[in-house]
Amino acid sequence: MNVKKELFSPIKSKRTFEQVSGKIKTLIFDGVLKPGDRLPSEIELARQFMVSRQTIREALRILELSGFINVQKGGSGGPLIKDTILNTINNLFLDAFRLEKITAAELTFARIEIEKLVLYHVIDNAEASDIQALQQNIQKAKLKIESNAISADENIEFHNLLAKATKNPVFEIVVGSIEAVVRDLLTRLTPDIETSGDSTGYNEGMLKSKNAVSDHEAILNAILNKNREKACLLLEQHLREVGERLQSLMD
Amino acid sequence: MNVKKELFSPIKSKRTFEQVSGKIKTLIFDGVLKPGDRLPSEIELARQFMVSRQTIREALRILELSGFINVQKGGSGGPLIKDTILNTINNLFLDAFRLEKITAAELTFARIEIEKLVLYHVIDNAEASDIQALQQNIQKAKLKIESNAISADENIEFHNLLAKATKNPVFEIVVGSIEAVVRDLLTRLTPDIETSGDSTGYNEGMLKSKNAVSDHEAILNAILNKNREKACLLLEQHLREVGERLQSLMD
DNA sequence: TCACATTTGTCCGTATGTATC
DNA sequence: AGATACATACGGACAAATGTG
Repeated sequence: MNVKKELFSPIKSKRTFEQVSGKIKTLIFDGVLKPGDRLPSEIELARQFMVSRQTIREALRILELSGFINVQKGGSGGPLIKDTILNTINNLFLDAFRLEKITAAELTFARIEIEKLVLYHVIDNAEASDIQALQQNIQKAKLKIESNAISADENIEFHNLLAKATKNPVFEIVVGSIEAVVRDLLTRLTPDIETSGDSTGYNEGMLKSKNAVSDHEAILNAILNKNREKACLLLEQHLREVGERLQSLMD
Repeated sequence: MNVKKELFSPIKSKRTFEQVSGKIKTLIFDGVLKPGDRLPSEIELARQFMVSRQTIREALRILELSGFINVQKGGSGGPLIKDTILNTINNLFLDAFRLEKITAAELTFARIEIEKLVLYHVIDNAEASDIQALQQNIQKAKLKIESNAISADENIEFHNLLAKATKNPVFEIVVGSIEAVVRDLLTRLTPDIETSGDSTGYNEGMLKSKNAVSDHEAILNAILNKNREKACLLLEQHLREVGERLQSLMD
């Protein structure tokens, strides 16, 4: 154990690329760099930071994975500040769920409990715009189903919109992460049946998708009637069915 | 809108470093690479994957930030497979909380609701080992306080242990993320008073720390008595106080 | 439509600091 | 203390992609 390291602060604390990514991150936090802004090219960044291009690239990888920037190739391309980093969190959640070997049952159980909690606060805090967004979501899903398509994205989005209607961003993040896992499991496990444009009748996914939409509609109605108990019951029933589907798919 | 891109899968899917990091990630998911295993050096990886070192380095940056590996310098160093990626998630959560400008009140509110939920399932599902871990946590915190130190880490850990006692890893992840934000806020906002070894009496942090420990003890007792209502009430009161402290520190 | 400039993606070679044996 | 192994960082170069005129 080195005394110098213990008592005195590290002279060269972080690796260069970490300093670079940290600096840029700070600029974003402080609002100096805003979503939509474009960073200078790698070469220009290297010149300004007085480091090599390799170092800049490693810093950009960090920012990219953290969800702060997108990188576009070609003329007038370059690193672009993104508007949200939530999607990135969801991706990491996915990794964690796979690594921690979480079962469908555990996921469903927690999902039910947390979304019931969310539902409570939706009834209290939802604004007109939230209700409208939920209604639009259901309409969009219905349209998809009428045109013989699966409304998987819309069905997931419904739950995210619910969380948003709590008016508490923490719930948004938590639910968003869980929904991302559900979406991932569904898309990975559902066999894609090549029936686009083909009307050879319903398949399993279509039927489930349709049921989900009507479930959502019933839940929304219960919310509008401020009927907590009914809304909770419907939600639990709905999520339980989805959970059973997940379970069966994972066999 | 390019038809080729819409209908058919991408021919050249990903950048090389993404393919490399993806490949290694898969090996970890599949259990071929286990925690504690050491990856070959950058040069060796470059040779085996038949790519350049820069490409390998960018892949390693991704794996490092995703929490899959640690990188050690020096002889017989190299990339080391880590045992958990949860800490990384927490770091990204931190970014999100800062970026989304979440208030102390919103954080506290959600924390109370979610931890109350957790508490419910702790009473149902906690095993003897969980109870023991909670008791040890409290003892450790008491010892720290007796020796005039702040038990900040232990106090945060108490809540993580509660989540663990639900026996549902989803709750663990969710609570762990929230606690990481709380810890970050507390450590960043609390002025470090240089009184190590100095017994010039209590300061604000010490007092709060001590109160927290006795709160935790009371909560644990209520859990042992299977007294749901009391446990919930105590927890809510405790978290509300912490929340007020956060609020006052953020001014 | 087509050539051009810009920018990322990738490779190679080299030098340096640092931790381990 | 010296040798070794490794990550870190630099510079130059070319290919590929993409927007622009």
